[in-house]
Amino acid sequence: MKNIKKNIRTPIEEETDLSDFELFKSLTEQELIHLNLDKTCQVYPRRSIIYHEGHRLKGFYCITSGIIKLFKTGKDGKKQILRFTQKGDIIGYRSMIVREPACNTAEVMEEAVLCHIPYQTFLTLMQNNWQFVQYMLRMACKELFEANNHLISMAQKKNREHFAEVLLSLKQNFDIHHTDMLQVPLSRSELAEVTGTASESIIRMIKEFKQKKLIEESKHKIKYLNIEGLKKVANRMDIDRASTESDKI
Amino acid sequence: MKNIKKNIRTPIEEETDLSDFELFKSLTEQELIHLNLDKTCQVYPRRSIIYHEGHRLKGFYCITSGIIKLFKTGKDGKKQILRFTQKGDIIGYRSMIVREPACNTAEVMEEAVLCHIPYQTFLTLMQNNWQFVQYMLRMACKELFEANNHLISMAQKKNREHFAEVLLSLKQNFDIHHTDMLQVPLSRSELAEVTGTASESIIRMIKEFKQKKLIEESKHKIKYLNIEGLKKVANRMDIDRASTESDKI
DNA sequence: CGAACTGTTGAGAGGCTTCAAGCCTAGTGG
DNA sequence: CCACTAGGCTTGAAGCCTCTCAACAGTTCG
Repeated sequence: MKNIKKNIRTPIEEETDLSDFELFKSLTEQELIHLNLDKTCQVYPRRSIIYHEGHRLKGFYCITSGIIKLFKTGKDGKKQILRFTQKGDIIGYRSMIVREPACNTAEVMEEAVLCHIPYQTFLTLMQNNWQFVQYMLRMACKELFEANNHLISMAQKKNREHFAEVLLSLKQNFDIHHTDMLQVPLSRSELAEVTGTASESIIRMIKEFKQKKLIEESKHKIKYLNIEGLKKVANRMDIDRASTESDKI
Repeated sequence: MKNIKKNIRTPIEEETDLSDFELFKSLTEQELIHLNLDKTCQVYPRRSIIYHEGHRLKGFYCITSGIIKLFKTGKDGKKQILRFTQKGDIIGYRSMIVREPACNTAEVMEEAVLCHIPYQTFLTLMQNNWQFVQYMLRMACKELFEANNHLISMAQKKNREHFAEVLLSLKQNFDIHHTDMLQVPLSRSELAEVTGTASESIIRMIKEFKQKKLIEESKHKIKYLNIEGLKKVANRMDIDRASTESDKI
C-alpha cells in the first residue's frame, strides 16, 4: 500500500524509447532531441502509486511498459476504476493542462516504466507544433467519448448487461494480440471497482458466464469464448461501425 | 419532435456577437474578422434538433443565447442527458475534432441562437493560434473531469444521494445570477434522464426534498432553500477547493 | 504452519423499477 | 368560453434485483 521501495531498478535505455508513441510522431528531429533530454524515466514496481488524487502534477507521464489503473476514491474510500492504461498511453495530462490537482490516482498493476515530461516541454511543443496539440485534443475527445459511453451503460443497464459491456470494452483495449484473452489478471474486486457493483455480484456473474460458456478463466486472465453471446447479454443498442454495415435488418 | 418549421426568425446582429466567448479571447483582429465572415448564425425554436447522433458535423456551434440539452439515446430509445449548455458554451466540437459522427443529440430547450463555425476555420485557427487550441484542450479536459465525477456519483451513490448531487451540480451551472434558483424549467422526466432513474423515483424524491425544506418549486423552476442540507443528503466525500484549505485535519 | 487476503455461497432485507390507475394542467376545437 | 383530450404528474402496490452480512474455503506469503 505504501511506497514500496524494494527492488527498484533503473530502466534500461530501450525501455525509455518514446519513438513509438503516436503522440510524438509529428515532432521534428530537434524537438525529439529536446524531448529526450527533458524526460525523466523510472521503473515503478507493482502496487506503487505514480500519483495520488490531490497531487499537483508538473508534467505528464508516458507509459513505455506495464499496466496501470486509474481510479478515483469515492464514498467511504470505495474505489472507482476509470480506466486501465498501458504501453503507448499517456496519463496525468488533464491535471497538467488545467493546472489543477490530479483528480484520480494512478497505481501500477504490472511493473511499469514511465517517462515524465515536464510542463515546460509540453508548453513549448504546444506552441510550436500544432499537430502535437491536435493529437492531444483528439486523445482528450476520445477519452470523453468513452467516459460518456461508460456513463450511459452504467445508468441504463442492469448489472449483468453492464458487466458484459465492461468485459467487451476490456477486450477491445487489452486483447492487443487478438488472442481472445486479456493480458491483465484482474481480481474480483477490481472488476467490481470498474463496474461499480458489489464484488459478490461479480463473482455470481462470472460463474453464470462460465456456465453459459461465454468466458473462461485461467489464473485470473479472462478468455473470451463467445463474443456474440456476450454482446447479446450486454443488450447492445449500438450503432457500431461493424454492425451497421452488416447486421442491419 | 420533427423539425418545427413555424416561427423561424433570423437572428438580429447583436445575437450573433461572438466577442464575449472566452474561446475567442486570444484571437487577433484579423482572425476575428475571418471568424465573423465564416460563421453562419441561426435561430432555433424550442424542441428543434441542432444535430442528431450519427450526423457528420462539418464544424462546431457557439451558443449565443438559449438553453440546449445534449443527450445520448440508449436501450429502447431511453434518453440519457449528458449535460445542459447555454450562452458562451460550444457544442459539437468533439465530433468535428475526431472526425466521427456525432455521438449525441443536441435539442433546444429554450429558443436559442447558434453560430456555426466551419471545420476549415477551426483548422486555420488551430494552426496559427496556440492559445486558441490550448483553450479548447482545457475545455475538453474540464468536460472529461465532470463526466468522471458524474460517473462516480452514479456508480457509488444511492438514488437519493445521486439526485441531490445532480441538483447541486445543476445549481453550479445554471444559477448564474446566484439567486438560488434555476433559470431552466425541468420536467420530471428530464431530471430522470439526467440521473438515470425512473421518473416516479424523481417525483418521490422531489416530494421528500420539499417536505424537508431543501428545495421549493414554482413553475418547474427549482429554488434552493438549504444547500448545506442538500450536500448532507448527497453524502459528499469531496475534496473540493474550499474544504481542502480549511477542513484539513 | 498460521495469518491475511481473496474468492465463494447462501440467506435476508431493502431500494428501485414497473405497472396501473387516477389527477391535474394546458392547449385545442367547437 | 367551455368542454375535451393528451400528456405530464402523482400515488400505491407488487416484485425483482442487488447489496449486505456472515460463514467458510482456498491461496499466498512470510
